[in-house]
Amino acid sequence: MRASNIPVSVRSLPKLKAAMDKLGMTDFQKAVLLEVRRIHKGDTATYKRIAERIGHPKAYRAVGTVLRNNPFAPFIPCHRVIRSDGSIGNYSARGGSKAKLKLLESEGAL
DNA sequence: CAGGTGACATGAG
DNA sequence: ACTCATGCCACCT
Repeated sequence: MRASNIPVSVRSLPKLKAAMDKLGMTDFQKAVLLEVRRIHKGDTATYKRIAERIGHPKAYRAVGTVLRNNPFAPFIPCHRVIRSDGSIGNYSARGGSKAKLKLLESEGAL
């Protein structure tokens, strides 16, 4: 069973971690999601920044790979992660990058 | 074990 | 400012 195909709803951190383990996620995947979860409303971070913060400074591309299959949307605010050059980046959830932009605007991140 | 893939980054043209 | 090529990394098949 692949972790990427199981949508899960979790509100507390302990439950979130438990769910991650249950899904058999790697340490890297868990680290990425937990880091993204820390981004405050109205704020944004870059893929590169996330990679650096979890101790894999060159794995920024892999960060995108993890978010692409984010099983915890919208509990993990992955829409707050944008590209280093300031462009919006992609968004796999319904509505695509367009919806991503709208979310950021509604949160006051722009 | 050997390719292939992609919500990226960066530099060159 | 825009496009293209190359480098990177973790994960999948």
